[in-house]
Amino acid sequence: MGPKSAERGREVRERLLVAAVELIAERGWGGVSTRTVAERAGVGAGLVHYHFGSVQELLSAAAVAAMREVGGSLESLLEQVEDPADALRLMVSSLDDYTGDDAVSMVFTEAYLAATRDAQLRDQVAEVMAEFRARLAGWLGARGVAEPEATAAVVGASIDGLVMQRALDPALTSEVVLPVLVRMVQTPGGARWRS
Amino acid sequence: MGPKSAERGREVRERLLVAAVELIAERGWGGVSTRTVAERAGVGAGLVHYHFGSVQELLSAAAVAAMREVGGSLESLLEQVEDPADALRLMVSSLDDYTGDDAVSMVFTEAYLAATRDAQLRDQVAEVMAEFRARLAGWLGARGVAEPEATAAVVGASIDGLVMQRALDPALTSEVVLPVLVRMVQTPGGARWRS
Amino acid sequence: MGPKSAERGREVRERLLVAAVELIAERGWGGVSTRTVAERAGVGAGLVHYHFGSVQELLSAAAVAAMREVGGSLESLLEQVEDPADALRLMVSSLDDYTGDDAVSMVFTEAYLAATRDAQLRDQVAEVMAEFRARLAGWLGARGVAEPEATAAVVGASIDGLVMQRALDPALTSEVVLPVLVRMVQTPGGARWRS
Amino acid sequence: MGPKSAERGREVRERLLVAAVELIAERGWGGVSTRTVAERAGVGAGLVHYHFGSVQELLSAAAVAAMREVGGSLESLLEQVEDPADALRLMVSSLDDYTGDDAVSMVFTEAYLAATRDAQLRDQVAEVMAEFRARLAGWLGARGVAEPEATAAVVGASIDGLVMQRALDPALTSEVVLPVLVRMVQTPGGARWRS
DNA sequence: CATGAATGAGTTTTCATTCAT
DNA sequence: CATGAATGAAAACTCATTCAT
Repeated sequence: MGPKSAERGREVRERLLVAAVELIAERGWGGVSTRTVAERAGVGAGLVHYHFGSVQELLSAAAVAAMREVGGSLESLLEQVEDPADALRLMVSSLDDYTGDDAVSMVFTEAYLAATRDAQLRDQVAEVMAEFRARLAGWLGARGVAEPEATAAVVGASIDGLVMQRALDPALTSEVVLPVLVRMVQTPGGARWRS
Repeated sequence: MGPKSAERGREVRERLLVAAVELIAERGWGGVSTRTVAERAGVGAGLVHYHFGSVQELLSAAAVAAMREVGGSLESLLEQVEDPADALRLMVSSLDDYTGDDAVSMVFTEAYLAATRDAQLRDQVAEVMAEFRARLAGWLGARGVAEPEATAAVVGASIDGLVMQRALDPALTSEVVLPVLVRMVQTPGGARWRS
Repeated sequence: MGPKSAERGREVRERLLVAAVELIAERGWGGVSTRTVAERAGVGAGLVHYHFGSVQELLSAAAVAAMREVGGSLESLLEQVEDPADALRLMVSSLDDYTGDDAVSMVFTEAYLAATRDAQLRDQVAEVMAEFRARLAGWLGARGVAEPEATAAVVGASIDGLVMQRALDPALTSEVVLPVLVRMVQTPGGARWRS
Repeated sequence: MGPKSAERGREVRERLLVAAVELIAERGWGGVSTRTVAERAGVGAGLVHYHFGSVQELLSAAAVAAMREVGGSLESLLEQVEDPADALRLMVSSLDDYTGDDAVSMVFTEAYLAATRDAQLRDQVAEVMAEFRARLAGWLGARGVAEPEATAAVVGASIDGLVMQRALDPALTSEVVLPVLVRMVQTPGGARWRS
């Protein structure tokens, strides 16, 4: 086969992954069917299984890819700020952006639940989370935050929880939430690293 | 038929609600079918629709009832302690208990996601959450915690996020997590309410 | 539910079993699909799985029932004759009858092959065969045939083989085949039971 | 491209035929798919149709080739013995060998059934069988066996039937079966040709 | 109140076959 | 000759829901 063929295959895979992320956010993990995702991607329904073996594998691949992307964006985000409070501000900003288009936020929660029932997905999700935590913990530790590992874990979980609840409660804006979150990255004795 | 029938009906309803909560936790919201839940409850499949109109309504009713129960247990919990740190300790203790049997924890996350796509459920879940927050905020405010409303919201979201991630990461014990969470209920200048 | 309901269910099951036997013979084990068998039985396609769980289970149940019926007819057959040669004659008479309608003959071969790949079916088929052999062996032994167990086994296998090959070769009539088969039930020293 | 290409094509054909025989035995005629057989043969899926036109034609070609090979081996087998009983012994020896690897035995039964629903295959299978019978009949006739044509037919069918049933009943060894089969090649009055 | 048979649309998945490269 | 992407039909199976009893 020629390179054109392979190229087409690659593009179809990509389109399916994008469609999958969109639909996981819109309808939930269990609401994405072969037909739905193929239609959204504009490809034949048979291709889902040709390229990914099963709908579950497509969803897993799509979710993990989306999560990795977010994890990657964290790195550049942390390079742009110095103050932990500013970092938190950037991280929770997704709360205000959320209008239903911010597919990726919802995908995190969906993936957590799906991972609960899929060992392979669990491993991949756990890896992405561990990477995220390690990076954040390093950054926090370098800035004098106490117990950086645990802090990174709780900050991550808190943001996930807030994203999840924000979908149900529009009042949960970053403005409201930030002051409380910031307390987690302040040393007990006061804002020492600020001076 | 007289009271016997009515009594039997009430019991069937109860059995279906219990079975629904168990199955939501085990298989996820979308994994609970009429047959499954009827079998688990030990009743005929037709009764699901007789008593609840639809599977979705059964799941919603079951989830909201479970959430209310947790909310209620919070009240008695707050009456038993005085120190906010102790309150958090009791609240996150569910993390360590979680072994897969703790159906209720998972039901929260499942209900949040389901509520995203079901207006009626959203209202009910929002109500339970608002009640929970108000109660916790009042308690925190009375103990000198700054911004009690926002604090209560973030504490609730954080615990939900931690419960969710704990299912994927056994290392996320309450012991690890508590010291960080406690920072949220301490005033910036120090543990003033302690003195 | 009332008795009418149960009655209807029983009849649907029966119709599906009959349709399955017909179609196994016509199209082969692997050629019977949910739709095909439901249409032939004149019932909704969903009922196949409602009543039998899977197409395979329907086919297995149908085949085993058909085989048992043949086994049962053997008993009455053996009661009607005294001479082993006459018994063989009656048994191989199915060869000449076969025009494509004699579904049951073909079902035996199909079931043997299917049993090769289905442990549960294998057990059931083996049981039917064992019963058949035991009955025939007893009858043969009572009439002085040497090694009645082995003889019964080989006679059974030979008839199966002949039925199978007869579908491909019309010349393989009972008339041609009988004189050779009869040798198997004659004692080496001569036709002692004939005298 | 020159001979290289042609040579490669021949080898691919051969590999597909071998894979087909294996898979017919393992999964049954209807269980062999384009993908399956191409994968087993280690070639691209498109080649099945390039070389054989359809999966059915590949299976037919493979089965007939395998049957011819067995037929050919019979010839050399008959040259090695003089006593019909010894010939039978060698022929049924495949019963004891059968452990699931003896692909060819199963292929016979599968091919018989498939031939029932495929006119072209029926003709080819009938030809192989006729050739086999003629050869065996000649050999038997030369050794004084009565009705050699019919005897050859019944012996062949019996062995097929035994091979088939042996897959379900391990007790059906050649040792058990042989004494009965031998009766078919003995003249009624006794083992005259032995003396 | 309760049962469970029935329906029909929906699901995932498999597959033979075609075809551009 | 060979590849493997693509198609479209059909497969098995599930399910919420209805309804006669």
